[in-house]
Amino acid sequence: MAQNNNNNNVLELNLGLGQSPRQRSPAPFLLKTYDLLEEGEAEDNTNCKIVSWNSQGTGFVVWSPAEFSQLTLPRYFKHNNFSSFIRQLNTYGFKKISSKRWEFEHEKFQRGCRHKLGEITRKKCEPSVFPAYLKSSSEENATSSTEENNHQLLMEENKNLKKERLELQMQIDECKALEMKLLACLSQFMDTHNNKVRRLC
Amino acid sequence: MAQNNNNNNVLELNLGLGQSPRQRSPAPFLLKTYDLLEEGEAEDNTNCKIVSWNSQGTGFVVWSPAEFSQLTLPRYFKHNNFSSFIRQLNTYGFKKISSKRWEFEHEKFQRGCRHKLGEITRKKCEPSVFPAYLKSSSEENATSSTEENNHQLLMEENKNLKKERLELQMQIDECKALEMKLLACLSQFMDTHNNKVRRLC
DNA sequence: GGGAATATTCCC
DNA sequence: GGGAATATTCCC
Repeated sequence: MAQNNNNNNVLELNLGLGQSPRQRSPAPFLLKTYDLLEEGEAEDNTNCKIVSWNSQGTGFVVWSPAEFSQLTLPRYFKHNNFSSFIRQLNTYGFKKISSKRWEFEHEKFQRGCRHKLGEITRKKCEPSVFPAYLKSSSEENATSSTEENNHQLLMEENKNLKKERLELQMQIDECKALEMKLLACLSQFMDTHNNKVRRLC
Repeated sequence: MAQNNNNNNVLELNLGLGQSPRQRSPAPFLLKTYDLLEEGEAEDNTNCKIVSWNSQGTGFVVWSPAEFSQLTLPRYFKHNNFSSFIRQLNTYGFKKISSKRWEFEHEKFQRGCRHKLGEITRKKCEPSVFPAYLKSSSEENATSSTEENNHQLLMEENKNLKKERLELQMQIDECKALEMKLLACLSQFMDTHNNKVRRLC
C-alpha cells in the first residue's frame, strides 16, 4: 500500500500530473491548523510547547489542551473550545493515534506539505438523495402520506438525483482526462526508451 | 415528557400546521437580537442611537450599521459582519420594511414579547415538520386532474435516474481500475527500461 | 434574498 | 466519533 503510494508520487512528478488527486483550494480549517503548527514551531520553543508537529512530522500533538484552547484557538478560530476543534478534525478525517496524549494524524496532513491540504475533503454524510425528513418518523408519514406529498417528495428526490448525476459525470470526465495523459505519457516513454536502446545497440 | 411530545405531534397533525403556536426554546440568534435591543434601549444617550425598537415596538431599526457592526455585533455574535446579521434575519423570516433605512419586522418579534420568540422558526424546515410547500398545497385543493399522469412520469424518471446513477458509478469504478493498471504498467515499464539500459551500458 | 459550503455547537 | 441543528461565510 505504501509502495503504491510511492509509485504514484514518482509518476505524478514525472508526468507533471500534480493535480491528479483533485486539488481544490484547501478548507480554511486545514490552512489555519497547518499555519498554527508552523507558527508554534517558529516560536522560541524553550521547554513547554503548547502544540507542535510530532517528531516525524506525520502528525501533530496538542501538548497542553488548556493553553491551546485559551491562547491558540481564538487567534485562528471563532471560538476557544477544544471539543469544537476536535469535531473539525474528525470531520476532515483525522485520527487520534495515541490514547495517552492528544496526537492526531491525517495521511495528507504532514509537515512541509502545505500543498497537499487541497486533497483533504470533508467527510460527507451518506450520498442518499432521499430527503432527510423521510427517514425520521414513519408514523407521521403514514397518517399524512397523500398523493400530493409523495409527488413533492418524488420531485425533490429527482432533483437530487439529477444533481448527483452531474457530479458523477464530472468525476468521469476527470478520470478520462487523466487516462489520456497517462496513455500519452506511456507512449512517449516507449518511444524514448526504444531510441535509447537502439542507440546503445 | 414523551407524552407531551406525542400530544404535540398529534395536535399539529389534526389542526394543520401553524395554527397552534408550538413553544420551543427560542433560537440563540433571536434571544441575542432581542436582548441587544433591550440593552440599547437602556443606554443613556438618547440622541445618537445605534439600534433601537421602532416607535411602535413592532420592529427595530439599525440607525448606524457601521457602529452596529463594529461595536454591537461582536458583543453578541462571533463576527462583526452586517451582512451575516442580515442573512440570519432573512433565515428567520424578518422583512425589511423600509427602503430608506435598515428597519426590520417579524410578526412574532415585538417589544415586550420576549416570550413569543419561541414561535419563530428558521425558514428551512426541520425533519419533524412538513415543508412549507406541503402546507400550502393542502389548502389549495383544486388541481389534481393532470396530477396523476404527472406522478407516473415522475416515478418513471426517478427509476431511470437511479439506474443511470448505478451505471455511472460502474463507469467510475472501471476508470479507476484502468488508472491503476496504467500506473502499474508505467512503473513496471520504467523499471524494465532502467535495467535494460544498465545492462547495455 | 437565498442556496449552499463550511464552522461551531449541542447532544447521543 | 459522529449526526444534526444553528451560525457564519461565500456567492449568485
